[in-house]
Parts: sequence; structure tokens; C-alpha cells
Amino acid sequence: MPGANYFSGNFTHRIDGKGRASIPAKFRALLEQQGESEMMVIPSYKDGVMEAFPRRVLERIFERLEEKDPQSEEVEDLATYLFGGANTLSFDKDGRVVLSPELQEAIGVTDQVVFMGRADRFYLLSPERAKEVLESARIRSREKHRGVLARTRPAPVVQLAPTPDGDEQ
Amino acid sequence: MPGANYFSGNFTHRIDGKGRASIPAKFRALLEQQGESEMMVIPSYKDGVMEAFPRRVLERIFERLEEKDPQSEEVEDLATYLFGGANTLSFDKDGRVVLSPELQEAIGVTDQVVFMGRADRFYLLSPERAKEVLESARIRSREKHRGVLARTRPAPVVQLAPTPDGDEQ
DNA sequence: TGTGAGACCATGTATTCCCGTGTGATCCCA
DNA sequence: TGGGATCACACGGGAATACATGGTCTCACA
Repeated sequence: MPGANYFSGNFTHRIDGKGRASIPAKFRALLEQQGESEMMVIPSYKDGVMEAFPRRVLERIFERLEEKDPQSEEVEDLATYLFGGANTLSFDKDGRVVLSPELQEAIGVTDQVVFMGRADRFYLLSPERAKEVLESARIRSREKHRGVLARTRPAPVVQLAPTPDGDEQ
Repeated sequence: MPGANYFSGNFTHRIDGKGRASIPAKFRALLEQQGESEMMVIPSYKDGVMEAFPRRVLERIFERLEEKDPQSEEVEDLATYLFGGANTLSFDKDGRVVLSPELQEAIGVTDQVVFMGRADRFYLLSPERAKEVLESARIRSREKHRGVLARTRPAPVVQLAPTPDGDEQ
């Protein structure tokens, strides 16, 4: 399915005795579509949450900032934070990664972990924390962006070429 | 009928043992016309209501906001709310989607669900809730927008050629 | 040679695909 | 204008497939 450009949805998966967890198939497909077979995980600003990026996305974030302000101390800190704290998780053929004990502890999980899509990245967190994060995001969005969803235009009508037969792209 | 650009009308459909429900044919046609084979469902600000968007519409909303102010906390919340809470429902050849148990619970349905058109999106809700939503919307509209409907022009009269006999297109 | 990590393989379950059926709406024709 | 045929669509179930998950094997390194 060539389609989704973003990580979306949330999936609760099991952690087995070896600390392995399956990456949601949709996430994995998106990663592979970007030519990635691994993801970089760094602690979020949110407590009890880790953020997983395709490597390219993380590098991009850094490069954009560096371009803007090459020598600042901020960029230096950011580089340290992004790359120093990063945990590279490569997934095997079955689409699983190993969550190290430290990582598990950081998000307070032992037997289940939630993969939560967030546009160009996704979160790793405990089921309980997932509910909190989602709920508070919903509430704050409602307060500050009540109009956002209302303001949408009618979906642009994309005229599709009539498909006489089978041909698809 | 190439025509409608908006989702309109409301349809009560059955949920079968597998949690499947048929998307109203008209809605489905509109989605396919836009090149979509799936929809993204997120909790509405209204209680007991889920909103279904063509994926592209939702992505668009996010991108516009992100462009404006990429790093604000508000955008972060919105991204979490939109993508983290989203349920991507792709429909099969028969135009059906699977409503997960969580989704069913969120709108309080077990064996029937209402698809209610709302311009560029549509609602998913229970038959009871549908009545309420519709009625309160009607009342509030009457109070605040009494003139809206009155101000519309008559539809341009398209003169149809009298069809004497056989020839039709 | 013991230990741990990673790759490989196996299995059950959930999801998706596909076909058949009934019913309501539409069209056609008497 | 009524009645029958046709079509579109909602709905049910069975078969095939994808996916998450558990286990075993192999290799590296201590």
C-alpha cells in the first residue's frame, strides 16, 4: 500500500522474555518505504516517553538547526542530546526490535509497550502513559485549536483518469 | 453520479459479528473519487462521536499548521491528538470497514452504527446520539443563522430538452 | 565451554479477501 | 399506472493471508 506518509494509530504489543517487541506492521512498512531498517530512539521531553525516528528524519532535524545557527551552544547541546542519547534499534526480518532493560525502565514497561504514531515519528511508552498523553493532547488541542478542524476546505476533488481496465500505478 | 463534493445524509448500518460495517455507497464513492481507500477516524470534541476524514484531509490540516509554527507545543499536541489517536480504517472491495472494539465502545455501539455526513468529513455515532446531535444542531442553527437558508438563490433552471422518444445519453 | 545475543523457524490468531444471498430501489414495459 | 424484471447495495460466512509472538538454533565472545 503506497500511501501513508505518517505514522498514525497506536498499537499495544507484547514484550517477550528476551525483551523483544514487534513493530506494528504499518510502521515497519513506512520505515522500509523510506529505506530504513532501523530506528533511532531518544528520550522525549515528556516524562516516561521515548521518541523513535527514522534515522534520516533525525539527521534532518539536526541539519536544519545547524544550518540556521552553526556554532551556537544550543546546537551543540542538541547534537549531544540527539546523537549522544540515541539508541539505535535495528529490527530483524520479523520486524522486531529488542528493548534494552534501560529503555524499558525509562518508560516503565515490563511486558507491554505501546507504539503511538506521531506524524514523522512515533512514541514508545507504557499503556497507562499512552492514555494520559493522548487524553491531555486531545484536551489541549480542543482548547487551543477548536477552529482548526472546522476550518478545513472541502477536499479537493482529484479527478482520476478513468481506468478502462486493470492498469494501476 | 459524479457530483457531490461533500458527505451528506445519514445512514444506519449493521455491525456484524466480526465488527464490520458497510460504508454508505455514496460516501465510499466520494472517497474513491478522491483516490482514497481508507479513512482516518479520530475522537471528536463531541462526546460519543468519532470523526472520519479522508486521510489526505487530515494530513493537510496538520501540514498547514506545522508550516506555520513547527515547534510550538500546540502543534505537538495536535500531532499527537490527530495521529496518535487515529484509527486508520481501510475498506475492502465491498466497501466495509472493521470497527475495533475500542472504537465501538467509544461511541457506545454494538450492533448498529450511524454514518452521518458533515461536509468534508463524516461522523460515526450511535443511533441515539445521532438524533441528539442532529436536533441540537438544528436548534442552534435556527437561533444563530436564521437568515442563512433564506438568502440562497433559486437553483439555476436547466432547461431539459423534452425527450420525445428514444435518444438519451 | 558457558553465556548471551541475534538470526531463523514454527504456530495460533486476527485480519483481509472473496463469493453467495436477500432486499430494497430503479427501470422498463405492458 | 401497476407489475415484473433488473440492478445496486447491505450483509453473512468461509477460505486464504498477514501478523504478532513463542521457541530453537547458531555463532560470537568471554
